[in-house]
Order: sequence, then structure tokens, then C-alpha cells
Amino acid sequence: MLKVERQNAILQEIRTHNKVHSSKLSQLLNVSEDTIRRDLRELAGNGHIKKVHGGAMANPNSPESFRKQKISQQAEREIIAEKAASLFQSGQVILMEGESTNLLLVDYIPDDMTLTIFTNSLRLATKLFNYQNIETVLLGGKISHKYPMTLGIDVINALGEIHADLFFTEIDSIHEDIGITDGDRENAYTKKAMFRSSSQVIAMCLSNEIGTIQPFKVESVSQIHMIITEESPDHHQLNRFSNKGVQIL
Amino acid sequence: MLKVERQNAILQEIRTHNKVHSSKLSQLLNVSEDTIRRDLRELAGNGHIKKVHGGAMANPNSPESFRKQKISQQAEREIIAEKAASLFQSGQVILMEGESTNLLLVDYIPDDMTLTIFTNSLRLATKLFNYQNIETVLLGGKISHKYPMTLGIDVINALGEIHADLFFTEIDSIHEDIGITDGDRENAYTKKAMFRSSSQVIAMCLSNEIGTIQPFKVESVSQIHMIITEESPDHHQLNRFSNKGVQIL
DNA sequence: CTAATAATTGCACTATTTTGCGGGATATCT
DNA sequence: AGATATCCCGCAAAATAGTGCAATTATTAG
Repeated sequence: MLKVERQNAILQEIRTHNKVHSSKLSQLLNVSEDTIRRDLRELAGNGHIKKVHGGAMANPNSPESFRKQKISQQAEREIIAEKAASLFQSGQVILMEGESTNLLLVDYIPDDMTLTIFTNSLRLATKLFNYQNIETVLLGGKISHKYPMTLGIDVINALGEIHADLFFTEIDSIHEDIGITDGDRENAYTKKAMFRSSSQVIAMCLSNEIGTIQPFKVESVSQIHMIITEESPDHHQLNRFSNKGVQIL
Repeated sequence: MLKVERQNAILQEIRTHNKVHSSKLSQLLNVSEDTIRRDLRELAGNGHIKKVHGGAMANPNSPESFRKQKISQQAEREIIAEKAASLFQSGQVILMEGESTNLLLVDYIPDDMTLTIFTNSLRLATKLFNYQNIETVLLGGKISHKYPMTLGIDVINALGEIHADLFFTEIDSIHEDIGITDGDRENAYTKKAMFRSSSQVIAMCLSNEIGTIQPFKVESVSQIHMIITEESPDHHQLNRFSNKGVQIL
């Protein structure tokens, strides 16, 4: 990897996360922390970023102002994304659904990790296009008018042809008795089909969504293998799920 | 191998990957790294590329940058797009391939026109997401590492399930005897499959691409129903195609 | 056609850049 | 203050770049 390439990657990282840790970058880009620090010093010298203890932040006075990506509760989602990324292993086949946390998640994938990622999200697929070691497969189908993703019967058919090791789903509502629910009927159907196309299901959700219910049922809690929230695993709201045999991360 | 030939190969490499390593190029082109470095220095001197330690990268501020070259031909593409848009009729099923002219083309679609558009282009699909009266269907499959689009066997399978009224294809090379050719093997296969999934095929190409040939055959001229260029239909270069029964717009 | 001239290329050698590491300084947190 | 993490400095190894030169090839002049 060229030095400029690496520095561009750092800038890109700051653009999406607003901040970077030297240690994380070191892992992500497979170079020593010293090299990262030297890069940060250089970039800061050009006025691109602001160097801080432990890493760097977006420079508010930068000539090229970074357009901030509007992801709600980004800080919490970052925590979830980082936990989720620890589950990846080279060679795995991953199924991903959702465009908030998953979009952050891919930044935590090390450069040298080889993965196959199936998704129905246009944004995710577009982002993954730049990752040379990741084979991205887009599940074809009709594009929803609500979200930039494919939904419906075509996607469900396509899912019948594949089987993933891990399925990362972003869920908006989960209830210990009712299970996972969704506000969109087609989305619920599609998610349900995704459950059947993976060995393991990892549900990512914000803690304030625990206990909520929406009109359309996706699956019951027993079908989930792991829940990831921004809280620590021993958070009191999570007991009722761990009691049902669901792993908490 | 001629020097210019080699330098063109380097430019091509940068065009597709946005970067090159001197060491890789040396292996690829079977010359010493010194020669590569000299080439890079020369190309950088002309402002074509930006030389960096370890290789070179695409020059964003280049006078004749590749991206800008696309843009510089945007005027011609606009003319083609406007002509092409006149073919649309409400209720039609359209198949679209390509991300330059087609991206401009959708802007010429009237707001009240109802269409179904099949495409394998991520950019096009993302743009069409905002058009409420257009039902967009993305042909699923593996995402190319060269272009943000799905290619290959999955797309070809998906094409087997559909049939469109019109197929708008952007072609890079057309020759009266050899037919339509493409520089990418998978792309050529996929285009070929698209020909079979539409009643009418409309080929859009810039006039300076007429008569050129690339390694991989897509289809012969007889399979095209219409050619659209930025020139007027009675342009001398187009006679040889109209003589073969192809409509010119 | 031949000889002179110019351009191109690879090689040996040296210079520069980049990188990781150890050691000590500095900052952060409790 | 003590523990830990982070940072900075200098060094050495490795990678990459520049330079001069000789051999080869292409081009041009006569």
C-alpha cells in the first residue's frame, strides 16, 4: 500500500467517523503506530486534520470541510460496530442488512481480511466497491422507494440460493416475548428470509430500542444467536435475552 | 513493446485502479523498475499523473484528467441523452447498461412518465431511487472491482428471467464488420446477455468511437436496432451502418 | 546501403525515503 | 503519585529513487 493511499484512507476514516485512534488505524492499515503518528503529523501539518492525544479529529477550519454524514446516534453505533467487527474471520461469508451501523462496521474490517459480503443495500455495496479484498454480491430486486435497498420477492428468491456464516441485521425493535418487529412489511419479509440464509444471526440494536414493538413480525428471539448493543453485556435490560440463551456482546 | 504503448498501458492501469506500484508495473510489463520510473517521471512531467514514492496516482488536477475527459465529452453525451429520451413511452420496460450517458439520460425523463427500469449499475440505481414514478430493479450479482456495477453469471441468470422493450447500452467501440467490442471480458459477456433480453437494442456511442475495436466481442451490428451519436443522422461515418439496416437517430 | 547520431534500456552504485523498534519523555486517568 | 498509554527521537534495515555509463536499438544523413 502506497503512503498516499494510506493517508487518503485516514482522511476518509476521519470524514466518516469524525475522529480516529492511532491504535485502531494501526490495526486497520497493518502498519506500526509510529507510522500512523507520522502520517497524522504530516496531515496535520498540511492543515487537513487536527492532531490530538491518541489520534486525530476533523479540522473544523480545514480548507476542505468534511461533509458530516448524518447517522443518528452515531457515537452509540460506533461502539456497536466495533464490537461486531471483532466477530469477523478471514474467509467468511457475511450477510448484511441495514445502512447505518453496517456502514460504520465496514471501516473496522482490516485491509488484509478476505470476505464475501452479501447485501441488499445500495449504499453498503457502493462503499464496499472500493475494498479490493472483499467480494461484494448485491442481492438483486426491486428497489424500495423508502430506502435505497432492494426488497421483496426477488431478494427472497436470491437468498434461497445462498448461505452465509454470519448475518448482521440492524433492528429497530426487539421485545423479549414478541421478538423482532419492523415498521415496513416488505422489509420484515425480507429480513425474515435472511434469517434462513445464515448459520448465525447477530442482531445489532441501540439500547433504547429494546422492549419496543412495531407492526410487522420478523422473527422470535429464539432465532437470534447474539445481540450487540452499545451497552456493556451485563446491562440490566439484556438479562431477559441472555436468560433465553442469546449471547450478548 | 513500444515506449508509447507501455506508457498507455500505465495510464490505462491508473485509469482503472487509480494507482500503480512501480514494482508491479515492472513485473507486468517486463521491464526494469528504472524504465518504469522514467516513464512515470515523463508522464508526471506532462501533468498526466501524480508521481508518489512507490508508484503513481491519478492526478485530480490534470488538465486532461480522465475524469475531466469524461466531463469534457459531457456536452456530446447530453445531446445523445436527449435524443435517447425521446424514445421513452409511459408503461415501457427499459434495460439500461452504462453509467455515463445513461446517468444523464434519466434527467430527461418527464416527471409523469411511468417506467420500469432494469439495470446493473449501482450509480444509476441510486439515482433512480429518488424517482417516484419509476420502478427500478437492480440485477443482482457480484460487484466488479473495476466499475460500480454487477457483472457475471448472476446477472446473466437474472437477465434470463426478464424481457424489456428497449435496451440502452453505452458502447465504447463499434466497427461495421467486427461489431460491438469491449475492453473487459465479463462486461462483454454481460452485455451480450442483455441483447437477448430486449426487443429493441439502442446503442449510444460517441462519434470518435466509431470504427474502433477492442479485444472482446459483444455482438455484431445486425443485432442493433438503432445507433445514437452526438452527430446528425446523415453524418458520413454513419452511412455504413444505415446501409446495414440500422436506424440512426 | 552505411555510418553517424539519437533514443532507449538495464545495470551498478549512491542517495533518499519510509518504516519499525527501543528508550526515554510526556500526557492521561484514577 | 503511580500506572498506563501515548508521543517523540534517533537509529538501522528495507524499499525506492536518482545518476552515470555501456550496450542495444532506432533514426537520420549522406
